[in-house]
Amino acid sequence: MAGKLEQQKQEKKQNLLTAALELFMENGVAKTSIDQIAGRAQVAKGTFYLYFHDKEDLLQELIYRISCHVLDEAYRAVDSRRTDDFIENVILFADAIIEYFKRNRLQLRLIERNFSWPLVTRQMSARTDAIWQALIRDLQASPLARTHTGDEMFKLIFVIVEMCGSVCYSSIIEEKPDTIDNMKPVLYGIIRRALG
Amino acid sequence: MAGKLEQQKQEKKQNLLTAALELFMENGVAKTSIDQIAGRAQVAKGTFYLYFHDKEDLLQELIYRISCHVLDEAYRAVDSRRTDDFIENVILFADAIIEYFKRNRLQLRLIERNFSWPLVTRQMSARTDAIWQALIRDLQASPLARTHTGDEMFKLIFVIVEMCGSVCYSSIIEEKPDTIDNMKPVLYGIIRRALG
Amino acid sequence: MAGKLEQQKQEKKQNLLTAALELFMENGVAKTSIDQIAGRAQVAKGTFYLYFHDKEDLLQELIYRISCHVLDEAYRAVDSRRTDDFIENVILFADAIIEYFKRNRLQLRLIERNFSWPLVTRQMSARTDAIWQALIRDLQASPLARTHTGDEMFKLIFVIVEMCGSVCYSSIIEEKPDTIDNMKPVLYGIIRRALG
Amino acid sequence: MAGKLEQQKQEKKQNLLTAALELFMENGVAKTSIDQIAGRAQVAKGTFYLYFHDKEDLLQELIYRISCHVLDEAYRAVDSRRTDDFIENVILFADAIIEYFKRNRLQLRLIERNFSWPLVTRQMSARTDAIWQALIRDLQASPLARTHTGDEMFKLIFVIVEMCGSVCYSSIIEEKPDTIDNMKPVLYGIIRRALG
DNA sequence: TATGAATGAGTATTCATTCAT
DNA sequence: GATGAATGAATACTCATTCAT
Repeated sequence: MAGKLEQQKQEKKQNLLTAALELFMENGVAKTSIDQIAGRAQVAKGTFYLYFHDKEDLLQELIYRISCHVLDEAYRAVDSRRTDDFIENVILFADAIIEYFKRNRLQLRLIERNFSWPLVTRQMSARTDAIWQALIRDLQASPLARTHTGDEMFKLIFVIVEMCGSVCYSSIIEEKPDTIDNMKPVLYGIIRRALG
Repeated sequence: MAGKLEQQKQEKKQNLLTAALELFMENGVAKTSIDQIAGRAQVAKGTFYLYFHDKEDLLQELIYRISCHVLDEAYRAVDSRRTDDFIENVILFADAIIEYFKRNRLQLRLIERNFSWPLVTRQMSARTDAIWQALIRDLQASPLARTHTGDEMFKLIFVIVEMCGSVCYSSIIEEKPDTIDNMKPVLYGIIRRALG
Repeated sequence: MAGKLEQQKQEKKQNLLTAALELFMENGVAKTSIDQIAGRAQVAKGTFYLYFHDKEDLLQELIYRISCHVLDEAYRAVDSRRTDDFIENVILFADAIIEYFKRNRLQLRLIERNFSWPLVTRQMSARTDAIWQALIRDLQASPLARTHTGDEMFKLIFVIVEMCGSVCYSSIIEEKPDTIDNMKPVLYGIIRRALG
Repeated sequence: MAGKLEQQKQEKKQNLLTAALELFMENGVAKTSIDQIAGRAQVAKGTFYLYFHDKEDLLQELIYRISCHVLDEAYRAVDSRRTDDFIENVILFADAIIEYFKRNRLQLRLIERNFSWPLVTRQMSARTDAIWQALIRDLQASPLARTHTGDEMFKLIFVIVEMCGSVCYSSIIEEKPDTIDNMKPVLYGIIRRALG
């Protein structure tokens, strides 16, 4: 059967990604060698190059996958607790992302400032595309749509996401200027005023 | 004379910093070797280790110096055009920083998300300290002081600076989601509402 | 039908040879991988090993085929313009070879100093054998036969062919010490004196 | 003393060249790794790159040095047995080169067809330059000078050297079409006629 | 026969760091 | 202090060859 081989290949690629993620989080990207990644994935070194062009290529794929995963989880969190208040939904969304990174500090350290890119830079996969469509629908149904064009709304959301990501990084990774829990009120205050 | 020797040493250190800055901006930090830095600074490789522990050490010093320089320039820009409106002064400050990085894209690329740290992380030099004192005084004299504690104000400002830095990076370096000039209205809109 | 299968195999082998020749001439032997050869020949990498033992094996076959082709063409050129003067016929032969390599510099570069081998080293195929027989007949009918043994004549011709091949390489590939056209008078002068 | 360090460096370079020559002759260029060269020269691998850009760079230097050495030796051989007959002197020269390569087959295998280049391609060192000057003087004093221009004489000699080198390679390395001793009469016969 | 995924030994090259001068 | 030759561990990447399908 043709599908079986393809499945084995996907499995091997997944093994490499998983091994790399673990090692990147344990020792950092720079201090992880292809040797180690292949070793932990239980494949030969040459096999790595069958699936990725180089370490950077793998890292990009990893960041993309994590970002999609975070967005997916965040959007489902909003869906399950959705209110009638648009702004509160946005804050729920931001909070879900923040909570994810609180639970997964090492992933945040890995991603650094590269989160949020998948929304803009990459071809969207079926999965991200679905989330994105839903977000757009929500935005257009919101009170914001009465006073802002689509482009304006997009930029506004973009800046808010950047702000959250940036503060996440500082406060979760470095606890600067304070813990993320102590930064949340400030952050959500700004979001409320910005969208209100 | 002892002073002359000291002066020569400072000059050598400065040469190394300048050489490194040039090379980092030309080729990136990772692709710059200590060989190259020493070469361009016209000193022997061993001499490098007389002044810095390693490349990272030098990079931190560089980031610190650039950050101080940006803040200094921004604060002086505000001073020369200062209005009675606190919020507009904050925006003048942000704008001065943004304009600096517009003129010095490569420095922004080098600093990445590390800007703003000197305010918080480092021992303050006489110079930064003075700016910082002035900023605190301005903040305490502002209308904000009536509704916020010092700590709250600090966090608020911190988040705003992070937001500006982050958007600077995206829009100046990657033009995402738009040019920085097109992002300014969104950014300043958020600042006005956040502080208003 | 067995013949059809055999034909398909020969076609595949020919495809591999053609692909390899192109790649060898484009990038050089060392910088051509079996991957690339198989790729251009539109067969799987493993298939390569069904037809050749390794890259060197294929290269030898290629050199042999080219050499035969050159000799064949040169001999036919002499035949069509044959004179009564033996020495002039030899020069016609040399000239035909030189002109071939002028038109096919890249083949010359590939063959390097390996031309002329097929005359001596390899089992002769029906084709080369025929040419060789004709050459021998010509030699024995020549005035040279009166003063030289067969062995002496053979060595004489061998040295002349080596000389031509060597000068071809220098002058066509490197234009040293001059272009091949400017070297011809010297070369043919030596041949005339050597045989005269 | 400054000269001592320089001397040590030259010694190290010489060690690398010697080690490489040995290994190239034992196992061939392709099958010799930088590792091995450095190992046999008793230096660290990195040291290799202090003296040569890569293996090819070293090989060129080796070929150049060997060529100079052969020419030097051949010219001195002629000097010590010089006759009044120009042609016989040329043959003495050729014979000295041939005898050198008979004694040093492996060097011939290494140099392949690259011998004679130093005369034409490279900046001449003081040493080669001296030989070259002497050769030119001899040529101009020869009877050949009465019937040939300098350029013609140069090309004639060039072709003869190429011929000798090429036949050396075939007969010494591969004994084709016969041993070099059996080829000599043919070779010298051609030289006599070509110059006579 | 044909395939192409997998292998892993092999190699070139870089570069931070040391230390004798 | 200053030098720069020497080091050698570290690492990325290639590619001929095999073999299960």
